[in-house]
Amino acid sequence: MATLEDIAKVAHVSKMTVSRAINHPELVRDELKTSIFSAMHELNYRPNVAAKALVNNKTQVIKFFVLEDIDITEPYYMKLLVGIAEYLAKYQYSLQLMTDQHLDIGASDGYIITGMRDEDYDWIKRLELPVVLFGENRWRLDFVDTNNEMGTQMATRYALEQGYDRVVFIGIDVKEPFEYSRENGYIQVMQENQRMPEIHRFANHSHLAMDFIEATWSRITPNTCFICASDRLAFGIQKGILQMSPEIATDYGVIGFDGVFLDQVATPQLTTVEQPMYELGEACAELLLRKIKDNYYPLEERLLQPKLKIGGSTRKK
Amino acid sequence: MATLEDIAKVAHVSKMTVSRAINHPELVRDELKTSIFSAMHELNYRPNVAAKALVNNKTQVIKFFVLEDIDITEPYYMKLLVGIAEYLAKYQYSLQLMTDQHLDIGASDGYIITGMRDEDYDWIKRLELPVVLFGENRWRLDFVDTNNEMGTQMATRYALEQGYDRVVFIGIDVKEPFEYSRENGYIQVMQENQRMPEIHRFANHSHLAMDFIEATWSRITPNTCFICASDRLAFGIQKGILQMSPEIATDYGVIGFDGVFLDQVATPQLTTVEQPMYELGEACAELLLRKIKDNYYPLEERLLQPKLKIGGSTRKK
DNA sequence: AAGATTGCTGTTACCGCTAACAAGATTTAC
DNA sequence: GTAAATCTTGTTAGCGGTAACAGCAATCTT
Repeated sequence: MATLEDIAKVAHVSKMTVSRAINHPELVRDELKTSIFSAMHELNYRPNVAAKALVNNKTQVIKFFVLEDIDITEPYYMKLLVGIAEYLAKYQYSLQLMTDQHLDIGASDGYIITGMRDEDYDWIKRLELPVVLFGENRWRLDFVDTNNEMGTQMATRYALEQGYDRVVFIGIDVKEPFEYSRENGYIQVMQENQRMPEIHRFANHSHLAMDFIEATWSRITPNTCFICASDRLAFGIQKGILQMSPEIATDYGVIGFDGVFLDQVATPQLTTVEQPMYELGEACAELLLRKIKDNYYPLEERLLQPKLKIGGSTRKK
Repeated sequence: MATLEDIAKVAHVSKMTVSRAINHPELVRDELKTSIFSAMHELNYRPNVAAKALVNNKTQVIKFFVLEDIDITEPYYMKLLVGIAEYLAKYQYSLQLMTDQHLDIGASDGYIITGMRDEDYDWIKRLELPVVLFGENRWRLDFVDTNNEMGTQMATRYALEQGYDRVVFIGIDVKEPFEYSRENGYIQVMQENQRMPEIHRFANHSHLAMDFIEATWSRITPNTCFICASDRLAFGIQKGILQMSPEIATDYGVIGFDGVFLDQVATPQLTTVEQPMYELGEACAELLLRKIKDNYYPLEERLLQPKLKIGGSTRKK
């Protein structure tokens, strides 16, 4: 593998100049830079990450904590992870994935954390390295998330546009900021349109949503659309409705939230608010690397736009 | 952060002796080792991975290639990845996740590859670092996989034990070793029991399996059990049957393969051959690290035992 | 008892890179 | 025209480890 020294010889400069051409190009004459870069290309130079890490007292490693139960959230995080990992790789960072914070062996340059619960705040606030959370939070910690409010706004507006008389929100029964945001988005659009909001909440399990439909079927009038806070709930709602009436696509509507795997498994496929998981991953990584580099941390909250993905669980037109 | 030098001072030896106490303890007097280890404990010593990597001409990075379409396989690989990552972290290795082999920037000490297709053999054989595949293959490359044959044997035996008259195999229409193994397991048990094997194959999409049931329903006698080569197909078979007859649990049976997410989404939950994904991940990592350390590579093929997970898609007793 | 062997520890040099400083050349200031 | 400022490049040292070798005492050979 070519080293700085090798490049230096070919370009007839010292290795320090080569190093500078890479890290502080403004300090090197253009003429030299040209020959240095062509030498680098010729020798297929790849910086030695370990050497760089050693001299900078860094590790070039980022830890990604998944604090939620991985069995339940499996499909959700894979794309996020890919987004994170590919962005990091571009900047010669690699990843350690942790599902249990006590296993915290070895050093890193920063943390990306998802699935944080209230009791995690204690140890997270004590971390001495830059941290980025995936998911809104009430602790004034930097985070990246989907614009949850906008997501349910889009969903609710779409339901109204399709002419559903009654638009009901099926929420997740947790006291988390993301849930409040989703409910808010729904409520806002309902109020803008002088409609009465109607919200029901369940733990995030499809069978609870399904049971709800079956238990209250007599009171569920046709031409109702359910805006759900997750695809999991939407999946249950849809199953319940199909059990009671096969005419879902025309008489009823179901809109989910997430757009990760489950929406495609459903038949018909769910109309859903799709989170840009890959881009969210990239954004987490980008924000974290910036915090590491700048060593100065104004609070940053980044919200990415979701996309309404039309499936067969709502009527067309 | 404490360094070897710090330990050395406290233990009144040279840093070389400390290094030896860690890496070649047989060359150091017990007496010194005791004081060195207690100094290490006292100062909470953690080796500097970058320094070690630099001097050993290693990177302490492993690349994990997912060559299949991540959208489709999302839930499947998450647990595998966790298994890999946590094992690697224990030995101070970190991970780079690649979903596109052309993005191959930066060095590593070895590769774990999954979803390899025939056309990938070309570049994989040219890799100069140790490689472990996840998944059986015909190329004499080291691999780790579930014991696929045993999996369908278990499933087929269970179906016969439950008294199903007719046991049909629904395969994936690909010419891959894992599929042959799964079909073989089924065929073997059928022959042991003097039954005629019956195999149908489809691309791995649930709706194809569902369509098959609907199209051939008149020829599908009650008391039939379907052994499927994936949960995806099993999911489709189940949906098809439910559409035709609500009595699946007593008249029909469906057994899937994978046990990753989809089996739990189905209603009733699928009986399935569960792959030990976490352990498979650990095994991939363990095998690869061993190959890196030993620098000598006898072909190794490691098969882990699957587990039959009983759900509601087969009858009890 | 002298030389050879063994067992254990220390010294040196180096892995590839970069910050800090040194130093020469050129431009600017007055 | 000379001193100071600026621009550009090179030299040195060191990040935290480890291999290779040197050195010395204790033990073994014959």
